Amino acid sequence: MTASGVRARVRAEMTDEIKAVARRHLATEGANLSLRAVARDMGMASSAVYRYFASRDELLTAMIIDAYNALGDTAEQAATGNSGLERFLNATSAVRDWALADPHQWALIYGSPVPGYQAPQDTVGPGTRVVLLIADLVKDAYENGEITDREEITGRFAEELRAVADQYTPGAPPRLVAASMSAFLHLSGAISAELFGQLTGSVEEDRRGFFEYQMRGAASLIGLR
Amino acid sequence: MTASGVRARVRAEMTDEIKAVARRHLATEGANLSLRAVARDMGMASSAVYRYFASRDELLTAMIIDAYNALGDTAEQAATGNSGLERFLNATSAVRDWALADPHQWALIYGSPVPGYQAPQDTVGPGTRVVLLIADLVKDAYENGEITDREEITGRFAEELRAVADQYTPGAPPRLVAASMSAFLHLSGAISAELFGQLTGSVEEDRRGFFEYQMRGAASLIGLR
DNA sequence: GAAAAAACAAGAGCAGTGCTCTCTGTATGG
DNA sequence: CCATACAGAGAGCACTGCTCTTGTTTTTTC
Repeated sequence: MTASGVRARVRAEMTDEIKAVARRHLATEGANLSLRAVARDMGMASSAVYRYFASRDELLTAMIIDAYNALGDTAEQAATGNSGLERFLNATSAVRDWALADPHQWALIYGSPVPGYQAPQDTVGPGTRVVLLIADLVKDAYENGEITDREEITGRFAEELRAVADQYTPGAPPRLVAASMSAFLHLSGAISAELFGQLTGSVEEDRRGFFEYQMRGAASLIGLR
Repeated sequence: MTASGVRARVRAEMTDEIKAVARRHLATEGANLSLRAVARDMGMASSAVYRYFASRDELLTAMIIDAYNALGDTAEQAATGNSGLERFLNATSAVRDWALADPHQWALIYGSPVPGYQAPQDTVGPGTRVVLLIADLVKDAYENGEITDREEITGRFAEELRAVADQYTPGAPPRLVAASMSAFLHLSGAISAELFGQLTGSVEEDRRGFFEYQMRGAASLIGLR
C-alpha cells in the first residue's frame, strides 16, 4: 500500500468517525448538531473538523445521504414476499421500523429542512430510492398480472408522470407511477405524524395495526392484490 | 376603561407585535428564530422580550398555536360545497394553498419538531382542528347517505378509534374515523413532500392536479362520493 | 537524502445566540 | 402621596459556526 494510500485511508477513517460521532449526537440531541460538541467528543479542536467538512451543512449533507442509503438498503432487503401486496407491506413496514428505531435520522431526511439548508444535488439520487423501490415492485406486480385494472389518469401531471415512468420503470402505465408516488407520500405522512407526535391522544396502542391499515388502503388504490 | 385595563391592553399589543415580527422573521429566515433579532427589529433590548415570553420555546409555542388556528380557520371556511366529496376536496385544497403561501409556518407545525422542543398541552387542541374538520365533514356525509359501504375494520386500533369517534363524532362508525385520519395523514404527507422538495424532478408543472388526484384517492378510501 | 509542498492540527478571535442578573426609571394601586 | 410592581436597558456567561494564523507532520519532488 502506497504512502498516499495510507494518508487517504486515515482520512477516510477520520471522516467516518466524525460522522459516527455526529450520528450519535443527532440521536440524543436532535437536529441542532453542534460541530464543536462533535470535535470535543473526539478530543480535537473544532477548527480541525473543518479539514474534513467545509461547513456544518456539508456534514449534515453527508449524514443525509447516509441516512437515505441506510433506509434504502433496509427497504430493499425487506421487499420480499410471494405477492406484490406482500412485498409492498413488508417494505413499508420496514421503513416504519427503521424510522421508529432512529426518529432523528428520519426527521433529518423527511422532516422540515434545516434552516438555510438547500439540499444539494448529491442527495436526490439516494433520496428517491424508496419511492423507486415501490414503483419497481408495483411494476413487477403489473407484469405478473397482479394489478386490478383501474381507469387511466389524465391531466398535465399524468404527462409528467409518463415521462418519469419512461425513465425509471419503462412500460408501466403512468397511473401506476402516480399511485406509487401517492402511496409513498401517504407512507411518509403516516410515519412523520406518528414520530412527530401528531397521533397523540388517538391511536396509542396499536399503531402498527393502524399503519398497516393505511398501507393496505394505499395498496388498494394502486390495485395491488 | 380602568388604568389596569390600559396596562393589560398595552401588554397584549406588545405581545402581538412581538409575534408579528417573529412571524415575519420566520417567513424569511426559517425555523431558527432569533429572539435577539426580533428584539433588534423592535428597537428594544433582547432582555426586554423576556418580560413577554419566558423563553424562545414559549414564543415558538405561541406561534405554533396561532398557526394551527389560522390553518383551522382557513380549512373550516373552505369546507363548503354541495356534497361531502366537494367539501373534502375544497378543504384539503385550501390547506394546501395555505401551506404553499407560508411554507415556514407549515413546517413549524407539521415539520420535524424543533430540537429539544416538547409540544405542550396547549397545542393539542388547535392541532387537531383540521383532522376533526375532516372527520366531521365525513360524518355529515355519512348521515346524508353519501358514503359507500365498506367493510368495518377490526383490530385493537379499531377499538381505540371507536373511543375517539364516541368522543368527537358520536355515531360515526370507527372505520370512518380511521379513513378520515388516514386521509389527513396522506394530506399532510403530500403537502410536506411538496414543500420540502421531495417532489423535485417528478411532478413540477401540475402539482395541484397531482394533489387533487391524491385527495380523490383518499376520498374513495373513505367512501365519499 | 534534502528541500519544497501539501496536509493536518491547534488556538485565538469574531460575530452571533439564549438566557440571567442587576440596575433604573415610571406608571399603578392603595 | 408613596410603596410597589413592572417595563426596559445593559452587562455578562456560556455556547455556537466559522476564519485566520501559527506551528508541526507527512508526502511529494528533485
